Amino acid sequence: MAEGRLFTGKELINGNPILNCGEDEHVYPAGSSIDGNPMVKEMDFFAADNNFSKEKVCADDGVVHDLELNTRLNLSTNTSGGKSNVDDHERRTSYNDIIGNKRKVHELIHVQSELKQMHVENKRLRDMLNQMNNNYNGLKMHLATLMQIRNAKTEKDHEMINAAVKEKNHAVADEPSQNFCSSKEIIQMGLDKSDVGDSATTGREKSLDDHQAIIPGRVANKFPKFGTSMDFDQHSETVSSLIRKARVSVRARSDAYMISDGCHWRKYGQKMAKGSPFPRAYYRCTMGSSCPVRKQVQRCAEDRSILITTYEGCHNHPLPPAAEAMVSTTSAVASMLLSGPMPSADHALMNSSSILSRNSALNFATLSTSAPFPTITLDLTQSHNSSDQFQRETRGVISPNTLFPQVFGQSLHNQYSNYLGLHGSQGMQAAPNRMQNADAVSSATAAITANPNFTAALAAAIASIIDNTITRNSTDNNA
DNA sequence: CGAGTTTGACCCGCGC
DNA sequence: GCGCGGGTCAAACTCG
Ligand SMILES: [Zn+2]
Repeated sequence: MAEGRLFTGKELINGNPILNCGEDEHVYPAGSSIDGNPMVKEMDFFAADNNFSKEKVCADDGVVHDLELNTRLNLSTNTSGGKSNVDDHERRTSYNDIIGNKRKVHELIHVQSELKQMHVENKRLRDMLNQMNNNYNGLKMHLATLMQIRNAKTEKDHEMINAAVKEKNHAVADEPSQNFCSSKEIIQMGLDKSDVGDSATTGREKSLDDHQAIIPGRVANKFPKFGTSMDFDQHSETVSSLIRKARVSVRARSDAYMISDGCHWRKYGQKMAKGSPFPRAYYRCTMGSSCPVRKQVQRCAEDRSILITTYEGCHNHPLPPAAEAMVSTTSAVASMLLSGPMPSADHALMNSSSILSRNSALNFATLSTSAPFPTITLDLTQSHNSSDQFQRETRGVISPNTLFPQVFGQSLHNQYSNYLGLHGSQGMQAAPNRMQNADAVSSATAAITANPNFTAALAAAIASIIDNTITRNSTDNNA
């Protein structure tokens, strides 16, 4: 239901979802809804009119004639009574008024019927436009991906970025365990939360992940082994036991109460998060029979224009075209974010966030694995605010000098199929040189994610990939 | 009547 | 152990 409300006429016309789409219920009559049968409603309307015309008027073609007939009968009756010409004139005038009123009623009926037909047509066009919009987004994504692939695979750049990755990993390894929280996260903490001790000030992804990443005590409770010298296998066991589901959180500016991501969601709960005046809504994916994907939607406490959407789990069903096409890019982002530090068993998940934060170009995505819910946070609000600088930077990175890598190459297809097929045999491959692609991937993704509707699908896809990846790594390590 | 939403109750983990 | 808060459940309700 909520999803259906997103695709309202206003939304499609403006190109962006609009808050309180329920207004359409007032704008459009219930009969114009595509869910119901608009023709039935229209038929009922005419049926009522026919009843009306049976008593006073006649059906469509004979309205005027029947009225004239009745008029004559009345006149004859009245004239037999010896009325004056004045009265007769008044009667004629009143009859003319009646005729005029009947004509007006009839015209009104026609106008209303036409209006309803227009509503039906409007609804149909809206659906078409929606479909076209989805297709457009998908094609745009695909085109971007193909262009990146063309520009990719330069051995020189691979080596260069490879070295950069090693350097970053080395630097991360030298960091104290309690500094795993990325600078980006720290910045976000400072910007988004005025009260560090208070949870859920800016959304659940921060209250659970960032807060726990910042606060050592909570981290120690959640992951007591990560900061120690425990082996990676033991870490993985701990992770597998603690991790319930990976999450992707998207911060995007939107006035809509929920971002359309092509999936169908059913709301199963809503709570007032502590420290936030805005409620947090819980949704469950209803596209699949038993799809485990859930998402939380909450508005940022500091900036109500920012909508925070957190996805969790992987879909067990094919996605609509709008979401499918976006998986290409999301796969790349997820691959880069997730699989980078995994092969190095020394520091496990924790260091990934630091690695990501060190990439200057990757300024919109952060990975927080310090909680039971490894979470990628995509902050897309900056791209909308400083579009000029961002676009400039984006164009620069995506230029032919930049690479778009194997992430969009070989891994892409693996993860794409894995995402679509879900729990497929091809998990996320531990490509050794993923961080090299950080700039290009992030820039391309950021450019594409300028579309608010994309962000949700992006997050859903990444969440799905994260889940698969972590599960696979855990099982592999346990084996 | 089925699907979705609302909302209070309940469960569970965590901190004190 | 107790209280708090996040997350989920499920009955009641709404809507098409
Ligand atoms: Zn699903």
